[in-house]
Parts: sequence; structure tokens; C-alpha cells
Amino acid sequence: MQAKEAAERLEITQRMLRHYEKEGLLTVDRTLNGYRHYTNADLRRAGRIRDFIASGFSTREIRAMSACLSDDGDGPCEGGVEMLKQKLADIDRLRDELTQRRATVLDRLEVLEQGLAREAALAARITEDS
Amino acid sequence: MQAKEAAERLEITQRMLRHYEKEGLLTVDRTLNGYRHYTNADLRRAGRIRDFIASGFSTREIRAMSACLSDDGDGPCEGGVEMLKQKLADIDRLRDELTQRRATVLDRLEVLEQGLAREAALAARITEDS
DNA sequence: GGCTACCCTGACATATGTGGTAGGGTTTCA
DNA sequence: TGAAACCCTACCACATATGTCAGGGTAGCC
Repeated sequence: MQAKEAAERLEITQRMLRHYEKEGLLTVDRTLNGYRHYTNADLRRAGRIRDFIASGFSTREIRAMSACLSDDGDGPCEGGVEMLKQKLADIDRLRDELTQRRATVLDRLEVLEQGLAREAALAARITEDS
Repeated sequence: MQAKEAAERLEITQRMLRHYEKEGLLTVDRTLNGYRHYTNADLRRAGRIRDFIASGFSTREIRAMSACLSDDGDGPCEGGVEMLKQKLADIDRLRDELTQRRATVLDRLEVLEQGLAREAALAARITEDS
């Protein structure tokens, strides 16, 4: 497929696709007229690049584990594994924090809602009484 | 504690700590001489900021959820069921995002490790054969 | 041919995270 | 008093991800 469709499918801009290419993360071949022709494999690879960048990896880092980006991680990518593990740890730490925080907020929310319910009940009773 | 120790404990530079402050993500008070004094709460908050940035969030985004970064919601994180519900939704959204990012990284990691295992097995077989 | 909707490259612009350096104050300790 | 090891602010520099715009080619359709 050509650029527009590829970009749309990945939900990124053509500019970004060209950027990946320029940075050596992606190789796309051309049709006779010079237009880029994206295969499905290209698309999957580009999708991974997109995700990695969205997750805070730089093109440098991604390039370093370039071999790990193709459909089947062929090639030597121990460095990639290390990096990935590191990033995974980062994300996990964050997510745990969020989970904990969520519980805290939820707790408080429940307390508050109980309080409100109590007030409402009280108000209702007063209304009844009157 | 003062800047050096804080930076060392968080494994980031003092420069970065100051950056968080300048961007309004962190408020650190000072001792009489004007030196920053980091409390443990400051440290935890800064650690969260560090993690969010490392996970690809911009200071803008982090600022937007600033209230959820303190240990216990002081400021806008408290005061009103509506607000808390909003916060809960924010946190959930964030956590979902992280989960997605985590899955992306994990996926790749698994493919890679399978690849490495396959290679190792191959190498072992070759060694046996010889 | 002309119109429309694609495509290309290249340059400039902006935001952001981070490093570095300069110039200068404070604390501590001998 | 002087030196070492801290601290401060304020700047400039750099990389990078993206946007945007200019100038120009190509394909398809009426």
C-alpha cells in the first residue's frame, strides 16, 4: 500500500513514517515512480517502532535493537533484551504506584460517599418527621 | 536531605530535579540559606515524575495529573466526590495506557527470548554432533 | 488539457529533555 | 584564613520528535 493508507492504518502521520525511515529504523522500497510501497511486514515493524517511541524509547535505542523489530526476533539482540527488561521494570513500578494510588482514592471516595449517604438518610428522616 | 543526596537516591541528576521543579511538577522548599530541602515525600513524588517521564509522558501530561502525584491527595485531589471520581477515571486511564505499553514491551521480549532459546538449542545440538 | 488527489524532497520551526558552563554564595574543617 | 564540597541561578547548546510549508512530480478521471 502507499503512504497515506499506511499512515492511516497506523494512526500516525506520513511525516512520522518518513522519520522512522530517515533514522534507519525502517526500510521501505519504492515503486517505479519513486513512491514508497509499504508491505504488511513494513506496517507491523512501523507499528512496533511507533509503540516503542510512544513508550519513551529514543530512535537511538530503537536502532540499537533494530534486529529485534522484525516479525521474528532474529539476530543478536541481547542488548535489546536488557533494555526491554529495564523498561519493563520501569513500567511495572509505575503501574504498581498507580494501582496503589487508585486504591487510596477509591477508599477516600467510599468514605465520602458513605458520609453523603448518611447525610441523605438523615435529611430524609428529618423530612419524614416534619 | 539536600540536592546531591536526593539525586543520588533517585539515580537522576540534580539538573533533572530542578527541571521538574521549573516545570511545576514538584515544589521543594528551602532552608534559610536558600538550599533546597527534599523531604521523603518530595523524593517519592520526584520518583514518580521520573518514572512517568521515562515512560514517555511529557511534562504537560504529568502536570495535568499533578494532583495525583502526591502521597495522599492534598490539594485538588481531595474535596468532593465528583473530583475523586474524575481522579479515579484519570488513574484508570493512565493505568490502562501503561498496561498497553507493558504488553507491547513484554510481547517483544518474549519473541526475543524464544529466538535466543532456539539459537542456544541449535548451538547445543551442533556441539553434540561434533 | 485540466482537475484532484496522491506522491516526493528539503528546509525551517517548535517543544522538550538533558547536558554543560559561568559566576557566585555557604558550610565545614583543618 | 583557606580549601573543599556543597549549593544557587541563568544562560547556551544539542538531540529528537513532530509539524508545516514550499516547490515540484505522477496518476486517474472528466
